[in-house]
Amino acid sequence: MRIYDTLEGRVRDFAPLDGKAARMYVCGVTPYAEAHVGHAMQAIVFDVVRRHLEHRGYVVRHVQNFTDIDDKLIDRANQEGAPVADLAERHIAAYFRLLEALNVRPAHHYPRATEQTPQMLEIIGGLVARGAAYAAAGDVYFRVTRAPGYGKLSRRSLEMMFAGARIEANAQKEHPMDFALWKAAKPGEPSWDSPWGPGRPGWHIECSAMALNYLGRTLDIHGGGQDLVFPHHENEIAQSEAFNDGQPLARFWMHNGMMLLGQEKMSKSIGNLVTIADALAAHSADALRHLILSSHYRSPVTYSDDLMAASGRAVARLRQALAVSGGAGAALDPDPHRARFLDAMDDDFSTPQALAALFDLARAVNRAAAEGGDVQAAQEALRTLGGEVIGFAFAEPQAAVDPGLARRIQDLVDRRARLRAERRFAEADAIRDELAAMNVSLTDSPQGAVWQLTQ
RNA sequence: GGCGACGUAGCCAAGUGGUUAAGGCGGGGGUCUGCAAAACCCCUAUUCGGCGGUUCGAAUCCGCCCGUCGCCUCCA
Repeated sequence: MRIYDTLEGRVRDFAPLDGKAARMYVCGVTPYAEAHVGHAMQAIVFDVVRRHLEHRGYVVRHVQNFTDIDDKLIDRANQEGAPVADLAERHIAAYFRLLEALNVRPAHHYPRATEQTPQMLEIIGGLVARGAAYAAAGDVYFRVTRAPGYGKLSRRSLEMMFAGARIEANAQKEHPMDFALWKAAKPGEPSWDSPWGPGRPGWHIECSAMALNYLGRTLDIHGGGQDLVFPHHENEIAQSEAFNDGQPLARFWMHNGMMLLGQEKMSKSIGNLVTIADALAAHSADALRHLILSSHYRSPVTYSDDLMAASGRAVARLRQALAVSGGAGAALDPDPHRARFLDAMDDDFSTPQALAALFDLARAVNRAAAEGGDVQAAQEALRTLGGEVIGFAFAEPQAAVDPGLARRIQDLVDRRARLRAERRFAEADAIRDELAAMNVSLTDSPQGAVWQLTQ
C-alpha cells in the first residue's frame, strides 16, 4: 500500500511502526456551530482510509479530538448566554448523530481538550524545562526559533512568513511567530489551574497531548484537512518533537482537499456553507459519499445540488445491481474487478478508479443476471467492496419512508396491478403518474412491481 | 508579494512518456415492455487551457503565457 505523505511531498510505501497495528489520529472539529459538508468530507475521507486499512488486515486504532475550549466557543457561548461546556456538548452530540447518518465508523476515542489538561500541562512544563517554551504574564509561548525544522511540513521558513506581513504584534512574544501553548484566563472565561496561573490551553497543544496519550510518541497516520497544515500541524510537530527529543510525530501526514461551494472554500468564518443536515434532508448519505469519493481525496470537491443528484443516481445504479437475481448458469467471477479495485485503493486511496471498477462490476452483474448466470459471488464482492470498504450503506429508499406513507404507496401499487391485469392501462398509468409525483418510481417484473423513492 | 495545487467531452472526474484517453451524470439511437421505468447494446474528447521546446513518440517532461483555487489569520 502506498500513501502520499505531505511532509515528504511524495507517495511512499506504507508500513506501520508496529506490524499490523495502524495508529491513526485525525484532527476533529471545534464544536461551536453546526457541522457542514466540508466536515463530512474530512470524516468520510478518513473513514475510507480506515475501512481500507481494516479490509487489508490492519488493526486500526483511530482517535479524533474535539476542541471544546477556544475563543469562538467562548464568544458563541456568551452570545447565547449558555455555559461553554453545554454549547460544546450540544454540538458534539449533534456531530455524533451526523456521523452515524453518514455511515462513518466511530473512532475508538474522541478525547475532548478540556479532559486533557493535565497531559497538556505536563507537555508544556516539559517544553519550558527544555527551553523550548517560555512563560510571559500568565501565557506560555512556544519558541519557534528553537525548533530547527519549523516550517518543514508547510514548506515555508520563518523569513518567508514574515514577508506575508500580516502578523499581529504581541508584546509578550519574543518572536512574532511564537504561538500560545497556554493562555492566561480573562475574567469570566472557563479556566484551569496551572503553574503559570489560571488559564486555558492553546489550540495546538491538545493534539500533541492526545496523540501521545492515546497512541504514543509516533503515529502511523496523522490526518486532517489541508487547511490545518499551517499553522496547526506545523505547530503540533514543533511542540511534540521538541517534547519527544526529536522523535517524529507521525510517519505519514495525510490531508484531504477542501469542499468548495461555487468557486470558494466552504468555511464557517465566511459563512458560505451547506450543513450536513441540509444535505441529508435533500439527498442520501450515499450520494454525499459518492460525490466526495468521485474525486481524489487530495483534490477539492465542489458541492452542488445537481452534482449531489447525479451522485445519487450513480449509487442507485450500484444498488440496482445488488438487487437483481441471476440464475443457475455460469458463475460470474468478480476477481478481476476486485483486483482492480484493490490496486486502486492501495495506490493512495484512488477512490475514483476504485469506483470505476465497481461500476464495471455492476454492469457485468446485470448482464450476467439477464443471461441467467450465477451472480451471487459477484454481488457479494460488490456488497463487500462498495459497502465495507467504500462505506456505502446501500440503504433501500423504502427504509426511510414512514410506515403510513409506505402503506399508501403499496395500496396504489396494488390497485395499479389489478388494473393492469384487467388491461385497463390508462387508469394504471394514471396511478403511475400519481406515484411519480410522489417521487416514487416503479419497476415492473414478472413477480410484480417494485417501488422505490427516486431521492 | 511568497509558497503550493489545478485547468481532460455538455457536466463531474481518472489517467502523468508508447495499444482504441477509465468511470459516473446528461444526451441520441436500439433491445425489452401494453406503454414506461430499470437493465442491456451502440453512439456522444482524432484530443487533453494557449504558444513554443525536448523526444522516434507527450494529455503526461521543460519554458513562457492565460485562467482558477488553496495556504501565508480562526478554519475539516
